[in-house]
Amino acid sequence: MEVKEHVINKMQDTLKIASDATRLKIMFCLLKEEKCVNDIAIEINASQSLVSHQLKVLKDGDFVKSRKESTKIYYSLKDEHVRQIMEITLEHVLEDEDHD
Amino acid sequence: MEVKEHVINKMQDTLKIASDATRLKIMFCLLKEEKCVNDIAIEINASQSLVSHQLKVLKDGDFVKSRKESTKIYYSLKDEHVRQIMEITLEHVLEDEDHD
DNA sequence: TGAAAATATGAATGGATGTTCATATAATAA
DNA sequence: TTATTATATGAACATCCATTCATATTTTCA
Repeated sequence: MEVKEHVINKMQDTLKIASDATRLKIMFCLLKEEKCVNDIAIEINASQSLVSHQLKVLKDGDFVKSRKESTKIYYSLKDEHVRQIMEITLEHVLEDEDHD
Repeated sequence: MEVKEHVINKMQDTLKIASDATRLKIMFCLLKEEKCVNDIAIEINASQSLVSHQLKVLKDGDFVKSRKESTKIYYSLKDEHVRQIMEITLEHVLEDEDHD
């Protein structure tokens, strides 16, 4: 195979992180601006615990970064790749909207 | 939220299909040309059954299409979006190669 | 018709993972 | 210091899913 095993595995890991509705919601939530945990929880209508857990997954996977300001912790999308993955997947899904 | 729930869910479905090492291997295998089930199995070193199962997942998710020729069934990538998702994820992974 | 080749399918299983609940930690304000 | 706000964490549970094994289906060829 042209693509090495560990590269495939990293691709798997990256895509696995993206392939969850809660995490996608969080990412769309952070598309325009940084937000703190509670605000995200309210905006996507999920528990604080769930959002915190998934933010950890997103951060470990380098999808988001965080910034501390007194008691609040602001999260934001990490780089352009994350946006690109979201964009292309969104395109793909929207184009298929009509035929199914 | 700006993005509707069912769009998020479809994005989740799409990404979930892509986020598996076996399926990624199959897709890389089909990047240049169509191939039949057994050849794929040999090339990625997986059982015929596993490849067949995962090809079904890929086909149901519109990632691949198939063409029958006597007893053999040739599979190929369905459209450009699939290639794009692979490309961008690959880029993302390769760029991170050094710093971890 | 019967054997062989290619693919699909269904059940079973083991492992991964999303969510909840309760609780811990950390920082600020009174 | 105590109470409150914001976030993180760990255990438990239920569900999902990738893989294997055995077998079925389909087509071709002898």
